[in-house]
Amino acid sequence: MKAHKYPLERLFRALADPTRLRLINLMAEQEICVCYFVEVIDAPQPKISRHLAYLRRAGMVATRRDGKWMHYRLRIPPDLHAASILKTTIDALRRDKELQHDFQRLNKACCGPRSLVQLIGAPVPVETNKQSIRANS
Amino acid sequence: MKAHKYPLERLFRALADPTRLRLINLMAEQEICVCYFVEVIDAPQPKISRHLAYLRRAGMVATRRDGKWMHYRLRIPPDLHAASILKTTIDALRRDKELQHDFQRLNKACCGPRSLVQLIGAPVPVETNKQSIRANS
DNA sequence: TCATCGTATTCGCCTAAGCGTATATCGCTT
DNA sequence: AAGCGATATACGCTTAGGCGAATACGATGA
Repeated sequence: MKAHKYPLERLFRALADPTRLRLINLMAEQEICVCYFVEVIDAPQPKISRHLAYLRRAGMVATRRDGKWMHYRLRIPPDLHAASILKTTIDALRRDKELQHDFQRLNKACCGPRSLVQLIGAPVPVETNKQSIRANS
Repeated sequence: MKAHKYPLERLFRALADPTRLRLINLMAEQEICVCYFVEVIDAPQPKISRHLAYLRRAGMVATRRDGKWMHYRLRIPPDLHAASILKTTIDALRRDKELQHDFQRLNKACCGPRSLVQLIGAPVPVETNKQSIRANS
């Protein structure tokens, strides 16, 4: 990742990709396992991992290893303006039809109240993001 | 400009460049003539014009011709979330040392209360942005 | 230790978009 | 119309970063 002249530039670059916006939308409420990203977004696994790695290098996500599984969660940016921008972004994403659909697929795949099917053996997400990105409204 | 999957993506791409952030910072309060951008940012004029053209294609600025001079002003995005993000961005930019320095140079070059020198013949900016980006706090 | 599963990285290719340089366009003035 | 100043665009080059395919890595369990 290039060294950026202004801190906001790094944030905007991280947000300037449709796949990463979908990932961020899915992580808004809770940490999510990579296997669910692959399931919900229905993209090749290396593509998902590469975008998650980009977000990690940009400091926007934290990870937690759980055996073979890797969980990603959003990090609240320390800068107040950046945090505000991220929060507004997530609010906007939630109004998008297709991204709502992603959420429904996430629920069906694993963990929501409407969960019907479940990936065999995959870990159910837990709320470890002590300060949820959506909690400080 | 590529067709983007989500409207926010276009906004973030437009904001993901240091020169464009400087331009936006300078336009925050009032419309600005291209010649002042060149003067303040101290970059080759084609570079300035190319970035302004990018912002125009992204729908983020409007233009006004005044004889030989072209004035650019920020447009408030119609989407409320996008408008909020832009406003927060501008607030953040105003806290940056170097961008404050840009503002001081703008004042010295043409139009501020501390204006000492003035480019010969160049038009003084006027507040034509009916809804200033900073007015709706 | 070896196989397997989940995840990460590498490789080669391709496109968006940045840059400086040169040139075109546009409006004004004479 | 010709010339000039202000701005915009075209050209060629370079780089960041997206992609699919292949492969490497790391943890678990046999």
